[in-house]
Amino acid sequence: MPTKATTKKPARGRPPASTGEDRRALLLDAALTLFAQQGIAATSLNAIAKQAKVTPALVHYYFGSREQLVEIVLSERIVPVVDQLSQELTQYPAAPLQAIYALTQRMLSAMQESPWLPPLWVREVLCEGGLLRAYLLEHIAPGMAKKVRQLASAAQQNGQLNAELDPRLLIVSLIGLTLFPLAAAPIWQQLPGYKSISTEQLTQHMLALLAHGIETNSGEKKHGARAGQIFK
Amino acid sequence: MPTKATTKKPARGRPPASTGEDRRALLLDAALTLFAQQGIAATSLNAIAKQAKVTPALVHYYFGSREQLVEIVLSERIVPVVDQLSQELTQYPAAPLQAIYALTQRMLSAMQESPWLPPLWVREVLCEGGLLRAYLLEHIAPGMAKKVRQLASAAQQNGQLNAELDPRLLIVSLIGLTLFPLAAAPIWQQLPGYKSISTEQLTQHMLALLAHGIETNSGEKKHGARAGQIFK
DNA sequence: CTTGTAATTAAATTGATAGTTAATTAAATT
DNA sequence: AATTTAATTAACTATCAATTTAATTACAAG
Repeated sequence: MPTKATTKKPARGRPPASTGEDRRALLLDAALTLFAQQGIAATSLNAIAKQAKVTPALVHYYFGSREQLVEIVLSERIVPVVDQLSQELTQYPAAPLQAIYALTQRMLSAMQESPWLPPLWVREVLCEGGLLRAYLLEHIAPGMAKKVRQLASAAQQNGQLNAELDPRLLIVSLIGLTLFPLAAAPIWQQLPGYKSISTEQLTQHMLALLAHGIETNSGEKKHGARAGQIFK
Repeated sequence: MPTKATTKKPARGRPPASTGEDRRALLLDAALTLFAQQGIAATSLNAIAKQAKVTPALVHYYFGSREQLVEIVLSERIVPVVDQLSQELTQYPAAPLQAIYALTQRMLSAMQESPWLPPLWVREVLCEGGLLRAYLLEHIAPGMAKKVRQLASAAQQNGQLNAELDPRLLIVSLIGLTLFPLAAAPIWQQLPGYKSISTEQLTQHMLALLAHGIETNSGEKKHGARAGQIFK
């Protein structure tokens, strides 16, 4: 009787050749998902195995060690996406203002394609001790910052860009208006009435804010509130 | 001879009465510092003890258990600050636009007074699994979101506020322009030329962006770039 | 049909670390 | 001098993670 239990236990040895996907890729998927969810350091082989519905031994069998697994996820999955994104983001010359809008839009849409990126970025770049901070600071950030700063300075001299802005801080603002809202989406989506907000709406809102700020763009500045030292 | 070694080993029992500060408070300080640095979950009693230059046993002696220590740091240190801040942030009625500027400024200055807040917020609210997300989502966020949303809606009907903005998303933008840049400061300060940026400069930049956006506020919209669907 | 190889699990091993407890010692208080 | 209080060192225990080994099964090549 107990010889042919077709339903229960997942069979001990090599499984019948059917597994559609590449097993290795599946494991990397599982790892990446958990890395984004819990952070790299806090994700054990056991957890990855469980996520992939596999034993820890198998994960080890495939990658040799946890360390190597991490390296492979980084080099095969994360770095390519980040690199490509940063490359796209720095190749919009054109007119400065358009370049800034394009960068913002591209940023938002890229995150939609790789939903794991915002949380991972928060954990591994924004958080102290994150494993990607050094990489970003060495390979990505300086170029982007410089590019945006130059665009901004140029536009300010043209008189096209709000002269009160600090060209250096513009890149920080841009990330605060794109990457950050997406990383925070799981939070604000839980607020009453926020569930229905689409990425298009988000994009429109952020672009509108970026372009003209919150104040109504009336030519004459009458009694309109002036941003500045209001409270001591 | 071995009876009175005045130099070496750190003496077994109670040390000479010299400890200036309240020992308990010192331990809480150490804990809070590490919580902000590494996250609550990743901070062991051992680490806290080491940070406070004390043995793990002592920490346990004071607080009974790790769990209780965490609770006490939360209730005695973190929650009061967060609560007070949120209270201050929701009590600016006045004119809508001014209220928004005031809120922004207050936010930035409050973070300066409690530098541990931005990193802690990132770890424990923004990151999935953070221990403060639930608290925030229950006690702080709904009120603030509602308040800002109402301000925004009112101002839009007055014609004072940029009509293209989504009143719901304004609070998200505000946090992205205040809390986020401060949390990211350790990163961008490492970029060449960024070290010297003061919080005043940061505040001015963000307020300027918030008020009028990046485009020069020329009454007539001539060839100026229009924010919108530029790239497919 | 046999044999070897690849993929997989179960179980054992090892190592670290964490939280906690116990015993001990010195100062402070009475 | 006796007792209480504060602090330390050291040891205990549990957990858990990474790895290793052995056993099991499927498939492929000869």
